[in-house]
This record gives sequence, C-alpha cells and structure tokens, in this order.
Amino acid sequence: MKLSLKVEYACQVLAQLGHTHGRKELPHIDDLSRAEEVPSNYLVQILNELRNAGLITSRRGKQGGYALARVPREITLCDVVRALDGGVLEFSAESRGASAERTKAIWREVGAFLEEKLRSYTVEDFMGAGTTEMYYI
Amino acid sequence: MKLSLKVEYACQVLAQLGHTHGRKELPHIDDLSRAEEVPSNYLVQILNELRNAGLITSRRGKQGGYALARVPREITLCDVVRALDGGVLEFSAESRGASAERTKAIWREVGAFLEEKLRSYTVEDFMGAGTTEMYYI
DNA sequence: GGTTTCTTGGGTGTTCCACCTAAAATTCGG
DNA sequence: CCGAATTTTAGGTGGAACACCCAAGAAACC
Repeated sequence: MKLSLKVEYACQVLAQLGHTHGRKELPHIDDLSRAEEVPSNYLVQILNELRNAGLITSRRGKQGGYALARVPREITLCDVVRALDGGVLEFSAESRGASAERTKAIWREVGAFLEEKLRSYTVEDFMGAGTTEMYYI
Repeated sequence: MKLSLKVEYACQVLAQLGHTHGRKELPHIDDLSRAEEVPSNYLVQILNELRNAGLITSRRGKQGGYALARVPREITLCDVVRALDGGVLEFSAESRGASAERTKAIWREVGAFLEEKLRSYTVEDFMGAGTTEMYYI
C-alpha cells in the first residue's frame, strides 16, 4: 500500500497553485517545478492529468500558465487521488476461491471509509497558514 | 492506490486457516491453493512471509501443514498488510519543496486513520457465518 | 512573425509484481 | 535408518508500471 510520488507531487503543486489563486499572472511549469522541486518533465504529465480531470485550467502562449479550476476549498484530496491514481483503493475484479467474495466485501468497506476521509481534506489544508504568502517570480 | 493481489490472497488463505483452526490435521499448501484458487507457487512465498511475521505457524514433513499462530479474532487486517506490504500507507522519506512538509503531515494523518480502521477487522471477519464448515480433504 | 508558453506523443531505464523452478531441510512411518 | 511427504530456501523470469526525459507541434500574445 504505497502512495505514488505522482500524487505527492500533485498535492504540493496544487498547494502552490492555491497560493496564486486569484492573481492575474499565472505561474508556469518552471515556476512550479522550482518552487516544489518537482522534475519539470514529470510535472508536465501531472498537470495534464489534473487538467483532464477538470481540477485545474491552463492558458498557453505568452502570459500563459496554470490555475485552479475552483476555489481551493472545493478541490478535495479524493479528487486528486482519483484523477491521478484512478481510484482510492482498487483491487482485482475477478473473485475466485472460497473466501474471495467475503474478502472483497470487507475491502470495499475499507475503501469507502478511506474515500470518505479523503473527501474531508482539501487543497486549502495543503496551503499552510500564510495563505497570501507566495513564491515570487 | 492499489491493493496488491498478495494481500488479497493472504486474506483468503487466512480465512481458510481460520476454519481449520483447532484441528489436528493441518492443511498443506496444495489444500489451501485449491480451496482459494491461489497459484501454489506464489502461495509458498505468502505463507513464508506470514510465518516470519508470526501470524501463522508451520510443521514440515509428513502430517505437516499450516495453522494460525493465534485465535482468528486476534489477527487483524493491519497485521496482514504490514506483514506483506511492509506498511499501511508508505510514501517517500525525503521532503523537498515548499509544501512538502505540510503534504506529508496530512498524509500521515490519513495513514494513521486507515491503520486504525484496519485494526478493527480480524481474520474472523473473513471467515463467514459457517465458522465450523470446512474444506474437506 | 516570432517568441513564449502549453500540448502531445513517444521513448527509456529501473523497479516491482506475480509467478515459476529446483534443490535443500525436516518430519514421520515403517 | 530408510524413504516418502511436506515445508524451506534460493534463484530466476516475463511483463507491467513507475518516474522521468525529449522533441516536435499548436495556441496565444506582442
């Protein structure tokens, strides 16, 4: 049960985007990469998946960059995990063996429980006290 | 966030061992493999790790086989996960980037929460209603 | 038009997962 | 004590996934 680096990176970057939320100047990939020390070549992928999931928006060309699609409080940790890891707790579909069905039922309970918990955290929780303090370009 | 097949298999097999708990005749690998439809070559590894973690005991030679080390109710799902996946929710040790520390703190909370939940399930829960019904050799 | 930025598609090395194989080591029956 | 039954240990393998790199293309602005 390992948390992927991808999700960790995403949380950090979303926190960063939370800080710049509402500004006119959008941070671009290199800014985010530098601020959170995430390899930019990998960050490209992550930002793309976040955009496809509707969590962030982007603008290209000069003055381009990234921004949250919604207010920080309305982006939950559950959203992030499902956007990048494709599900909170996934296991094999088929169910063979005497105790398979019962086993899966229990793990489904655990998954639902975990999902509820993840829904209770938002990007705002990742932002820290200094809501207005930012990484200056 | 994927649950490994290994843990799924382990849950099923432990349920099976729960049913035979207290008997004189111990089930051996092939019995367990057949009852829960787990590839026996892989099951060998799983049983070994469970034994090294102290969750089951084994006897070799004729009349050998496997048995739970404790009463079903005293083997928790948390024990199983830690024995096989090495931790309930593990993430990278290093913490670089502006929001890294805060991110990890939150995920640690989630991990503790999940661990608590896993502690509330035991092998007994995997065994089903017919506690005495068994797989006959 | 040209620069800046995102977008897209591909590629790569390493690690891990699920599984297999074969040779020991141990236990018991005779 | 011999031999059959069983676990134990060690190693090996194919494929997938992870983390990451690279370069050409497409939009936006000056």
